[in-house]
Amino acid sequence: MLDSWGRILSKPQSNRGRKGDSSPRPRFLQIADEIRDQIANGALKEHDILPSERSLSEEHNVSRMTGRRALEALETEGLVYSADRRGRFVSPKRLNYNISNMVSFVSNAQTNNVGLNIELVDAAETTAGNRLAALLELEDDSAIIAYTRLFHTGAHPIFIETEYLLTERFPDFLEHDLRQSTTKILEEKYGISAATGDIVIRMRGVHADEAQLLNIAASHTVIELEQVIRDGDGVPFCFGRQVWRGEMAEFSAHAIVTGY
Amino acid sequence: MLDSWGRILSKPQSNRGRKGDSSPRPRFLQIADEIRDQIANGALKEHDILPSERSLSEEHNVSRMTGRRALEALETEGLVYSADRRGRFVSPKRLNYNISNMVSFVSNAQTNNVGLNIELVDAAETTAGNRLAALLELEDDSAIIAYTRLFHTGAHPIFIETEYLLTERFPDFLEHDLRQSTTKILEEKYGISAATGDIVIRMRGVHADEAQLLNIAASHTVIELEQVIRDGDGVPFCFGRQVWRGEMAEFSAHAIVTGY
DNA sequence: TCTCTCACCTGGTATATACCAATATCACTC
DNA sequence: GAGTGATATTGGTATATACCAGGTGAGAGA
Repeated sequence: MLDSWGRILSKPQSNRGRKGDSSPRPRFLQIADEIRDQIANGALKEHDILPSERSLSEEHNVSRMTGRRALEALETEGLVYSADRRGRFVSPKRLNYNISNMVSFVSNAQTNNVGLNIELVDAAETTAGNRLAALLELEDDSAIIAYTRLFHTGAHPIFIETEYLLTERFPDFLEHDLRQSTTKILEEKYGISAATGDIVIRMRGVHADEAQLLNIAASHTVIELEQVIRDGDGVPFCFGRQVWRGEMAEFSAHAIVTGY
Repeated sequence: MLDSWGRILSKPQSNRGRKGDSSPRPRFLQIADEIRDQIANGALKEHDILPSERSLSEEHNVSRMTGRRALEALETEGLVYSADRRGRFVSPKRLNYNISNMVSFVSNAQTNNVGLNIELVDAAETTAGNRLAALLELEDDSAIIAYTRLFHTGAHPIFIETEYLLTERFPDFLEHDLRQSTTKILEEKYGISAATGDIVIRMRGVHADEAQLLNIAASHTVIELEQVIRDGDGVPFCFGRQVWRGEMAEFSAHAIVTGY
């Protein structure tokens, strides 16, 4: 079941555990179910604060650790986020990233009134390692521009993007304001636009530095989207990696069967 | 610090209450790191058994709960899977699902020697609910064929697929052996093949029934892939939902920019 | 009115313990 | 040799406790 914002809420709540035998649903999952319902029926709204671990455990007459497990379950599901030592809150609705048309996500999101802000985290000139050189079809140690940006709505981080460009092809790229669509910069300043892209999406554990930027626990998972972007001649000119808070990501694509 | 153009002048400090980096890495993460290294350098291979919670805690002189947290961290990352009360094991490599060409994943995987097996979990005739009717552009309560299959390699579940077909268009569909590519059945028996598809990918918490089939804990996350498949006239004839063990999923796509 | 302090809240980490249920092993019996 | 049953081991759940460090907000003092 989806709520009116497209969040996924429903979880079947049979009071039975594995394999249909008589083991009851664990206490911590029952409590998590209860809270999930409150989010589903609107009693708890986006960014509303949840009961604390201690108060939750008193309400339900369980130990703090059991209440904690309930909240942690909701957190790994992505329905709830934790703000270090302030409390836990209801997660906002997802964004949607259309990977088919490859129109700049930034300009898309901004026109859709999502209110997506960009913060430049890092920018530097380096050289291409093995993998990057292979992806961009370059010699090893080619000069590369790399920059990392954090996309967020207000105080809520959504994803990190790191992009790699060939220095030779985009001189003085870092002089531009990177808190905007780089697609736009590439088009307007360098006359280059994307024609095709090869995209990979996977789920993986978050790295420590990413966890810090995304404000999530070090043991959580993220969704990684990597893409090689090519110009009209099929020459790759950009490699990008997005690391999303899992619960915030939703990718859509329109596929056309060509091989028949 | 940024200048007015958003360029980096110095490494930004953590604003907005991000998790600080002054505190030492927690013990349970250190232990998890150690095991992660052993998997990375090949000391632990696919489906190898990991140390038990108790032996791990003795080795490292920590309590069982701390050893447990280390193993759970690896589990939520997907690096490790747990077989109820038998132990924890190293997860196998991912599969790759190419969503662009929409060539049947089944025949693909089988020709690639992945050894993917199909188990029919459920098959029935029902009627379309609100959402399904909207997706397939049908009247509510249209007669629908629904079947659910579990895809696995040996004893290792990979994903669940549920597909919905309009009964009227595919009479006697359930008479066929569904432990094969349904794309093939649709083509060979009914002369219908996919021309376009609309695909959505997201991460979400697993439902209890799915958790049982996929053999994962009820508080884990999965990757959901939903697709509406259309024929050459643009008429939708199939809705499918795949629910993947997160660590097993990898989706790739080739995108072509059309709108310029 | 403004600023600073401090008490109290929060989640994060960690230990120790207990019991349960599913599984694996192996000796034993028929 | 095939089944049986005790036993050890495993993960799953749950409680109780403790301390830490960051965040919050009320109240004291300027």
